[in-house]
Amino acid sequence: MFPSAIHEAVAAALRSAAAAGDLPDPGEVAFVVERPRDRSHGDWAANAALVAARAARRSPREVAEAVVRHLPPIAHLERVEVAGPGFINFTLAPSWYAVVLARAARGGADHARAPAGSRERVQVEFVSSNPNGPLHIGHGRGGVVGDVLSRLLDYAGHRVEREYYYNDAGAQMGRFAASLEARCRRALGEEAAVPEDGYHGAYLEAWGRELAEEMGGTLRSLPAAEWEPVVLRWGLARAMQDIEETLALARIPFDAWFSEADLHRRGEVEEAIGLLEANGHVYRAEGALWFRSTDFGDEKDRVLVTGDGRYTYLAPDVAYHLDKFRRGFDRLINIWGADHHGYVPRLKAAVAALGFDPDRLELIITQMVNLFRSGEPVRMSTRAGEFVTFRRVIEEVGADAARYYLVAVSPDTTLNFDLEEAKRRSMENPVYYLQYAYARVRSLQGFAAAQGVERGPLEEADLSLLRDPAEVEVLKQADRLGEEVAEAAARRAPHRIAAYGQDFAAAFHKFYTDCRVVTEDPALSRARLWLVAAAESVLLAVLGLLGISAPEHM
RNA sequence: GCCCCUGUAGCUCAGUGGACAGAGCAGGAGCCUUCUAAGCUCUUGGUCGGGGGUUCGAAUCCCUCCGGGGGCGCCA
Repeated sequence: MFPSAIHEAVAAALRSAAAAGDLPDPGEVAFVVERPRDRSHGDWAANAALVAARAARRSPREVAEAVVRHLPPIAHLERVEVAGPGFINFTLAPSWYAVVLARAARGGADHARAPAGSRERVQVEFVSSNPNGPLHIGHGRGGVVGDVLSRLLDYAGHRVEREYYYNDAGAQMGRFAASLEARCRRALGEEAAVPEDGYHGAYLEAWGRELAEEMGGTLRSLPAAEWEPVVLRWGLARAMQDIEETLALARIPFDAWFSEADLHRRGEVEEAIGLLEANGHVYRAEGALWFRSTDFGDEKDRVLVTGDGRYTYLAPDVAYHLDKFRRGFDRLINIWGADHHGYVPRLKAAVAALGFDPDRLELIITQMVNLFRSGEPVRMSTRAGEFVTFRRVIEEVGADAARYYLVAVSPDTTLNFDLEEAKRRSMENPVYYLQYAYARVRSLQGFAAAQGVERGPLEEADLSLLRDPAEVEVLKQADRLGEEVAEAAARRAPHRIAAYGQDFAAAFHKFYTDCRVVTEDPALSRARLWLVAAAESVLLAVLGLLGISAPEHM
């Protein structure tokens, strides 16, 4: 509400200053109203005068002063001043913070939520690991980023659907089955070598033993050639079970699970290629069928169907994205690991070739995760299949800390994740700092109740007693929640909400230290309990958006 | 060689066009007979990788060079 009210008033002031001849008409001025970095510059600042100065042929400060002279009244505004090179700074009155408190305290965790479905219909596709092994920490990062982003988009008023796409068809699955079969045969006492191009992870040995135990009898009665479908089906189910359990442990839910094999069964891959062909974007060369992706900015054309008649991975992906667009989403967001970034131009090209606006497909690339233990790198080799699984990380450090560390930094930044640091129950751990703020809220409320102190109806509370700087700061920070969510969602930057959580928690801890809530003064105690209720709402909202638990006690 | 990410305080990272560049940790000095000290206060510390440019204004945009990571298959 506030920045837009100020923006409107400043724009009006520019017009009336021009109309009154107080200032040459600068025409339309594209200026912004934002929170100044420096607190002493007030709560909001408009750069209108700096932007308009050239067109108005006056110095920025002269323009700013003219604007202030013609500024219409704005509710809850205490002070307006011209400062620095020509900023117009606005300071809010305490009455505004009473509004903020009431809204937060009454509205609970959803008090800053945008109206449901007021924005776009968005699909977020993430994790989408192939069902041939456990999730690793990189998948975990994509999972948490996708999950928190989904929660943010939802809170910001979008209709969000979360989808997991799994490649349960194709050559990779064949290699997986062959590797698993070899492990199983060995477990059954046979001689069998894991294929050179197969999977060599330690987990496969365990799965091979499991398979031998569960299905050994059945398998032994089958001719060697008939093992594969049985092994494949079992392996797929085993992998998916592991993936689903891990995601559940990490509190990452999905609305839809989409199978590549289903695409093939429904003939959608053929259909998609037919559509590209009909649009004239396909040609045959060197025995293969090519997509002329260079027409859409890709650096080289890409094969859709190989010389021996098999689909490349691109073909089903084209079909999959056609399917997505046909489901009517306004926007598709895919979250991929850094190792897939080179694939972006060809998929965008395919979307364009199918006749859709490629800007409706957004790719978020999460950079790598490096694992450390007390500063020492944890050696991992994906090739040898020796990696710390996401599940083990969650089991070791807990879902709360794992989630926080994985989402707290920008997706663009390589993430250094230290297991020992994440586990530490100390000041080095921002997870506990945030959760501790909530535990203090609950503790305060419990103590007040035990003392027989009640906050009473909000209408009867004297909020003007909340004059301590620490009290005002809590409400100022509370006021930011809606903006921060909107910004984090719009910029696809989930780490911002973690940073906001730290800011809010800091304001609350300071309040806790400076202001005693349960006091000899009943009116002051009631007002402060209402402030605590507002803080409770904000903390529940932030913890909920991060998918981190809200502990009653620490 | 080409493409993507990145280079900000000793460390881990925010900040991507605004006013003297921020936080946490680490280092130094304080605050618990009082609602949880997993907290609070003060303090030390930075040529925002280097150099050009655009702009009233650049950590932020453009060019270039240097360092780190990742990707460049008819593999996914």
